[in-house]
Amino acid sequence: MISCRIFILMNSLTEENYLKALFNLAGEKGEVGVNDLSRHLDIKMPTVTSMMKKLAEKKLVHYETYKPLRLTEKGRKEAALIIRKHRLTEMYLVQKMGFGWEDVHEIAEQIEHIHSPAFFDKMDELLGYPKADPHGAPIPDKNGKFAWIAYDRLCDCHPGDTVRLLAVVHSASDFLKFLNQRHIHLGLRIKVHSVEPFDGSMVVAYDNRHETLSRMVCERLLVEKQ
Amino acid sequence: MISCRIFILMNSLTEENYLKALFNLAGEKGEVGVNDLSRHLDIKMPTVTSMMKKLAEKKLVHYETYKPLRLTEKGRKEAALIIRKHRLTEMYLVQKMGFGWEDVHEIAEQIEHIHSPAFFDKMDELLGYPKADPHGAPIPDKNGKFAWIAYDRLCDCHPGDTVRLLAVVHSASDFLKFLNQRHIHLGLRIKVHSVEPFDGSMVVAYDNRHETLSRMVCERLLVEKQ
DNA sequence: CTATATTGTTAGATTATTCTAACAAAATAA
DNA sequence: TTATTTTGTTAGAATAATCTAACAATATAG
Repeated sequence: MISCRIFILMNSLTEENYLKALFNLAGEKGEVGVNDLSRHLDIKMPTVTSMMKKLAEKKLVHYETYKPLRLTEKGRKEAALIIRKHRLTEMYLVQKMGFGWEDVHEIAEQIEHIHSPAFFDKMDELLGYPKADPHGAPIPDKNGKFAWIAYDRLCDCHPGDTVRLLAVVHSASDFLKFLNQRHIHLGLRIKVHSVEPFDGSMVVAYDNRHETLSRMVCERLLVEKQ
Repeated sequence: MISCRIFILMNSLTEENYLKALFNLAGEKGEVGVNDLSRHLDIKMPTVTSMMKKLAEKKLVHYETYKPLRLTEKGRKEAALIIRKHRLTEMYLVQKMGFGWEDVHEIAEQIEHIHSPAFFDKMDELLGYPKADPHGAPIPDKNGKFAWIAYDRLCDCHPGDTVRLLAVVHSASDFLKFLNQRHIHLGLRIKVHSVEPFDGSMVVAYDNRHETLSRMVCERLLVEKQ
């Protein structure tokens, strides 16, 4: 049967979640510790270790005992394609179904595991081939390639700077609701008014109003200087 | 944690597939044999037996050894809600995403397992609360209630009858492509021209053309007499 | 540079879902 | 009504994904 061949190549939902976490946790060096992965997936370390051995068998992860974990090129690509499905879905939910950007993560977390190229191609087409998701995160292309953009963090800007908000980091629902309350959205033009030296909070101006934003918030706002 | 309570109540994807099959195979009496279920799910009988014991524990199925299987009221409702998600999804894929009615089953088969009331409520709203899926099958309401409609089969009509096509039975992709080729779609007004006595095939007229349809096809076309 | 803390591994058990082999009941046919 | 076929069950094993307990290596702090 044709379906057999397809399923032999397919990763389980569980494996997909490990790949995605591995990708998302990988920093500059592309390395992740077992403990780190364990905490983020809320799965105990021995379970993670045994899954790493399995993924290494499948040539998705470079695994050597007591060494940091690294995705192989194949693993990196598969992770990117799952992230592509996640981000396309988030964009679709916001643009075509009317969800708020704070409500789409949970749903996309499930839909990203749907196996149907036609379904995601259709979303992509209906959205006009978007380059970023509703939180400004880049959507990898069909080959799993990311268009990395070097954003500035708002906290690294100076009084007098005028910037445009292009993305938010770690789109937790609470944080996004906080931004909603202050009418802060992607594309917003913001002017830095002043910075408090002791706590790093900033007074910013936008839409003819002023707001004080904590350092924590400013670290999560990614901007482009005008 | 709140999530714990939710997950205790939740059925696994596997259980959901058993419930759905149990519902779909139940005839007049609402009874299904283990063998029947086994063949339709492509799962061996002993596995089915053990799952039936598990579903009986959860009060979803009435199970007694060597007796036919019957869904409980609770099981019937849960099955109906999965079918609701399946059919809403099919309708959404056709109406809002531009898929053909022959291409939506496989995708809906996966999306029906998504846990997100908001997602399906939104589909329902965007579709204007449809009563049937793209194949004419009724969409149960949020309480799992079906609005059963008594259709006639085209094969039970007589020469001279004029009917409207309201639903098709067992929407296999091949059958739907066959109908597409002949421009046969839901809502089509069809006039029965003649019936061949030996093989039950019919000559019918629609859209200023004539077509001969085999008995097998006519059995699968559900109509309303005009 | 040892002592301690952190991180990672191994071994063995558990649960969910599946299987095969062997057996038992029910239905059907002779 | 007995023999045969079909249907259904039990028992026992396999795989995937998870856990706890115990141990080992690495990293960190005195």
